[in-house]
Formats: sequence, structure tokens, C-alpha cells
Amino acid sequence: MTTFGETIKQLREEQNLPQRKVAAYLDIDTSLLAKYERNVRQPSKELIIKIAALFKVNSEALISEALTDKIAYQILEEEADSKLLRVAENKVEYLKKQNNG
Amino acid sequence: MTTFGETIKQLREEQNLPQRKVAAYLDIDTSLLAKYERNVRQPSKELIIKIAALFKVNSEALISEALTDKIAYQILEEEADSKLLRVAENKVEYLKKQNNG
DNA sequence: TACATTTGGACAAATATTGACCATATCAAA
DNA sequence: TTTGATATGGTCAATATTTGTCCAAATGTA
Repeated sequence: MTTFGETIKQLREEQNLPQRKVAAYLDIDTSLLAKYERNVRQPSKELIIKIAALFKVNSEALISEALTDKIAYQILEEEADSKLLRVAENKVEYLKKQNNG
Repeated sequence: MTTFGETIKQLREEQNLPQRKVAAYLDIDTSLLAKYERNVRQPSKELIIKIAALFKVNSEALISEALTDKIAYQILEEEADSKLLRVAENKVEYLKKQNNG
């Protein structure tokens, strides 16, 4: 299990690149990249796609990882029970049906 | 399975109260209450507690229902697979351990 | 030490969300 | 069908949240 930040940090280190280089490629400040790597900030979908392209990984997977991060942090923030996510899963299906039928 | 909005609407109708009365008690506009009932707006935690008190239901349960709603809508919004919520659940536990250990 | 890399904090800018207001729609009884 | 009450919808300013920049401080490394 890894977070979005850990993932992109790992990808960067596999290539032996400093934040400076990756940040330059992405056209952002190094301190911002550092924040992404520690999940202090969440990059836009567009930037995630750029990151995926840079490291040649599947962009959808990276987007999903960012989304699961975001939701996990919400649960932590609210100090809620993670089992609520099972309720949420059922609710998604319920709402889908409601929208269609 | 019910959404937060459906729940509070149901509670209101069980008491045969018009939105006008409930909104007055909560000190909000009726159109705002109508939006809560259709999940067009999300009430603050403070207001949820007021609502729980009014209908004499457990406020934590109502807060949880609002949270699962919010997450479910996020998944729908992103057109993501609801199974991602299982990943998120694991991630919560992972992050908890990371914060402690 | 000197230099590169990474992190932290404060704050303005950009985004997103909410609530108020008012018009319109729906409904029920007379 | 009119009347009056109830509920919904749309717009927009106010509020709240999130982001990105800037710069300082810390960490690492030769």
C-alpha cells in the first residue's frame, strides 16, 4: 500500500532525478513538488497526467491513486470509521440506479 | 439504503411537519432545507447536530450518513469505480499505522 | 565549509461551496 | 378554477477551502 505522494517520489528516485529536474519538466516550483510527494498538496488532474507521461505509467491508475488518497484523508480528518467506506460503496450503486431507473 | 437528504426528509414527514416549520426551528430558509433534502447542499456539522436534536436521533449516525453521501457523490462525480473505496479503506489503515508507528 | 537538495510556513490568488433572495412550480382544499 | 400553502429552481454575493508562490530554514553530501 502506498500513497500518491510516495508513488511519485518512488518513480522519481528510480530515475535518480532531483525534485529540481522533475519540477522543471512539470513547470512547477520544487517546493510544490515536495508537497505533492508528502501529500501536503493535491495536484490537478492535468498535472497528474503530465506526471504519468513523464514516468511512462498509466495515468488512470495514478488518478485513482490520488482519489483514494483524498478519500482516505477525509476519513482520517473526520476521525471516522473506515468501515463507512463500505456504506459509501453501497451508496454509490444505490445512487447510480436511482439516476438511471 | 438512503441518502442524508432522504433521511431527514423522512424524519420530517414522519412528524407531519412542513419544511417551513423545520426550517424555522433550524433558523434557515425553507429553500435551503429543501436543498438539504435533495442533497443539493451539504449542511454544516453544527446544523446536522441541531437536526439530530430536533428529531431525537443519534447525531453521530447522521454525521456519518452525510459523510458517506459526500464520498459517494465524489465517486460518481469522477466516474470512478466504487471498488476504489476498498482501496481507500486499506489506505486509511495504512496511514493510521504510519502516523502512530 | 560550500553547495545542492529538500522541507516548512505565511500569505495572496484561485476555486469551490454555501446561503439568501426571489421567482416559479406543485399541490390540496374549497 | 381560484386561493393559499408548500416545495423547488436559478442566480449571485459571501464564505470557506485549497492551491501555488515566495522565501527562509533544514538536511544532506562532497
